[in-house]
Amino acid sequence: MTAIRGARERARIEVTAAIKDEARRQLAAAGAAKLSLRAVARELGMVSSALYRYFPSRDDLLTALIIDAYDALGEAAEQALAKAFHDTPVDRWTAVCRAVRAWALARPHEYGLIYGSPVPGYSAPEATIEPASRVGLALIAVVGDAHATGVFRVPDEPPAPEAVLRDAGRLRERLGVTLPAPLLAETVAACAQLFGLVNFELFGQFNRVVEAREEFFDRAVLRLARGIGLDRCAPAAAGGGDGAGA
Amino acid sequence: MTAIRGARERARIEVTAAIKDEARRQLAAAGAAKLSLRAVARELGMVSSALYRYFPSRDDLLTALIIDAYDALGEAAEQALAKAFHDTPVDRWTAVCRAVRAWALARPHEYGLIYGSPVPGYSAPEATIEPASRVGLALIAVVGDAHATGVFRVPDEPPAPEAVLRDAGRLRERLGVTLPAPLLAETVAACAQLFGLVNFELFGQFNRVVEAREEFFDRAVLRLARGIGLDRCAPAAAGGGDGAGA
DNA sequence: GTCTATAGCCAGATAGAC
DNA sequence: GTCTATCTGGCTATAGAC
Repeated sequence: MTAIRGARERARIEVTAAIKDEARRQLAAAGAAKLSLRAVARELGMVSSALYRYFPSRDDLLTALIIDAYDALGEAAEQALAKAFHDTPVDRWTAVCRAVRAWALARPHEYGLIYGSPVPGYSAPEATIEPASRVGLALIAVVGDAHATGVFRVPDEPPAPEAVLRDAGRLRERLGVTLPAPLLAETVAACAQLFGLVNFELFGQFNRVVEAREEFFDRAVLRLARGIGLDRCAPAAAGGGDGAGA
Repeated sequence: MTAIRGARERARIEVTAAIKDEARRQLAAAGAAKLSLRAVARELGMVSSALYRYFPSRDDLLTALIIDAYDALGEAAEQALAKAFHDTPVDRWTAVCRAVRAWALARPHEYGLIYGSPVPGYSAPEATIEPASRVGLALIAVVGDAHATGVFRVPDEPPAPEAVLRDAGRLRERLGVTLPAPLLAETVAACAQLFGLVNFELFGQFNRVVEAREEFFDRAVLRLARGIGLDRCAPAAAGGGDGAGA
């Protein structure tokens, strides 16, 4: 009984994966708005109605693809972070940013699905929120680890507006991080800016303008890190910072 | 004869405008990928084939909408710049950025059309390049004017990679600006980052994270300006800088 | 320039046999 | 779970009358 159920579930998982794979292929060809259950079924040698056993509607298939994309990108970011564990904060920051860009270049259509214009008529369910935050959390971890080694940021020029600090404070509690609110707010902004760089490259705004894409990106990302203050900091892994004192 | 031709041309212009208006309305409802000549015609009380006298194909209509969007956004940016003519460089920078954000918030679907994921199966013709650069040129003008008042940027920390400088040099010549290449490269990066901020807000990435959108944006944009060095500079309009000397 | 008509496609979703 | 069949709608684009 359990063996049969196991076999059935395995088959179900395999077919589900095949459907998503084919759907991803079509995403590249036609775009999210035109993703069609029928076309997917056709290509898989199935009949359209059979797909409804796996995904109750087109939008559910879309949701699955979106979650998968967020998870894949998030995992790429986290792996890059793990690999750079013993590096300096700036290098860890750069590693995560590069991983994001590399993933986006490798899977431009899935990237567009999550960071491009929203699919019209589709509204993302709650389930997408958590996977969507993984990249941001990786970046916050870099800054948080760096901060934990000691205060690395001097004054704060004009302080952030109170409303911004309130938002950052709320986020801080929800995430359970120790990063001070002003620094968290800056990290969030840097995150948006990072994706702006990737978007411009991927969506063609750099055509005829920036050809040395990688060098341009690396430099911009380095400046982002410096803007946050990551350069004024010792390597994060050691624990006690030797570059700054509290 | 010329009167008739004039009347005909007027009518043609009016109908063309009506088609584009309705198409923009549908853009909001269904998205660019599903923009349909038939639906536009239906709503206008025309028959679909009649539209082909105005736009030879669906893609041509799309091109017209894209160019209009770039032009409208560019004009908003340029007007903001003109209005802030006598302000400090940082204030002019902020004015342009705010104009971009305001336009995007007012016309999110047209914004998505030009700065969101590319429409699948559609490739932008050459004619879109020039209108697409207007916002960037406005930002470059701010930095250029500021720079013209005197050197406002101290060293350059690690210098930009040579490949980046080559790109910037080419761009500099093409645009005919006097801005030094390293500064131009930084301005281009800041431009991409600006649109990253707008995208995140518009495409929902700030949901549940940033509520004080305006304050957050203003602050991020101010930091962008400072990153370029615009804060170390006198008002631009006067000509002779009093805040820095070459 | 607008109309009718038509060709040749496509889609999402459901019913009911097996 | 998969199939056939079907409903109901959509689309781009063209031909040819008026």
